[in-house]
Amino acid sequence: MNSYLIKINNFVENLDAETQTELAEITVRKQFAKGEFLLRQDEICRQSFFIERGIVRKFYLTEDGKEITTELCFADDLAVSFQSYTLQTPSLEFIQATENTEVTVTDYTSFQQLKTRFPKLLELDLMMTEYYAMWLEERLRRFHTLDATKRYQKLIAEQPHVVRQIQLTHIASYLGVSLETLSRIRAKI
Amino acid sequence: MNSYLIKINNFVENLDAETQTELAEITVRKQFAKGEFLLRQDEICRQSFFIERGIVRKFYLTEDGKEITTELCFADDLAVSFQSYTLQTPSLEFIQATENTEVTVTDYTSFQQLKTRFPKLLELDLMMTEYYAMWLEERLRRFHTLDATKRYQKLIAEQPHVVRQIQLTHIASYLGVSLETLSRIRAKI
DNA sequence: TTCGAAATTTGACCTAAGTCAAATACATAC
DNA sequence: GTATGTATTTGACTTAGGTCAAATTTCGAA
Repeated sequence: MNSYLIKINNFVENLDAETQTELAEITVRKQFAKGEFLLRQDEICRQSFFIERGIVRKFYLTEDGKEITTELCFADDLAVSFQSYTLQTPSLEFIQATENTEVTVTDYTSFQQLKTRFPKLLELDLMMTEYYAMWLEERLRRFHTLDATKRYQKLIAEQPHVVRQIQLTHIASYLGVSLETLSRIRAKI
Repeated sequence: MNSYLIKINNFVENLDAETQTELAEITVRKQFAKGEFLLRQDEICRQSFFIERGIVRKFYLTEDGKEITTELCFADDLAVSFQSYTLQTPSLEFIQATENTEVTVTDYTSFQQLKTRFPKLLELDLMMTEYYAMWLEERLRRFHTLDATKRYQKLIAEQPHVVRQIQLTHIASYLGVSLETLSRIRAKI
């Protein structure tokens, strides 16, 4: 499934010049300092953020104010509040830079319009959405088949940088365990 | 988010005649008796199944042979093993009719080809994939924010027919609880 | 309609992970 | 370097939900 990302990258690189030019025209570089929000709850996600450098975290708040991290995005990842972006409705999630971060911002409306003129972009959008859906399926499967320890082990095996660069609190909520339990898992291994 | 389904239906109904005709040509009606498999693990999902009548269940097996139900599909739902369909790789999931079921089968390859000729179908594919991704997000969120009782209550509130038509074992694994716990939840309410 | 198998419920007990509270360890600013 | 706030660890205890086993209930086929 990860090879699908490679396919997507190839696809982007092989876009014809005109499409690439037009695409470049609706994007803009932007910086976010550590701690800054790219998007807050209740705002509409009117842009997508392609991470060039840095780290970004998606999370939402439970009724009792606990933060649940839904995704950790690094260089080359695309960060959006998916439901908010797709439906153009208020976001349930926050998107926050956990490091100084540089992103390429693409405007939702401009991209929608561009897709009508360049079906290749429609295809691209589909591929990215497919990738996200498969990623979600995998995440769901892990919650059902792995206990807390194994989820953590898989994470460090696949993304060792996460553990080095992300706060334990955020890793814990990303893995669906309490901070204390995660700490004990680490002590044990 | 549910209104998105309505949008998708409208979209299909408003497809131009040619697209509709061509689409009809690559589909075929099929019946499955209760208990029959539309797809088995390790097979490649080379068709999508639009449920006309009946019920279909997607599930996979854990290491220790336990069934995990991932989705319950009723009339007007589309059933595919998403990862297998998208990547055309062996499926991790089974798709099984839990009632006598009638489906409209669409061939993967034919649909891929049709999409290149009719960008409207590309758009349709995108919308359906977006819907599925949002559905997965919602499912994931519920596991993180609701306890077993509340997940069950939400299910009966939203899809009361599920409880009437689906075996408790399947509902339990769909909700991520043991059969016994679900039975106790029902006794309690 | 009755038998046997499958589905569901109930009971007793167990365990992974959560909660609350306190103790360290780590940063960062001064 | 030292203070102060933040992150992490450790300890004691609780709990939601799991497991295993047995008792019912339901249902389909003969």
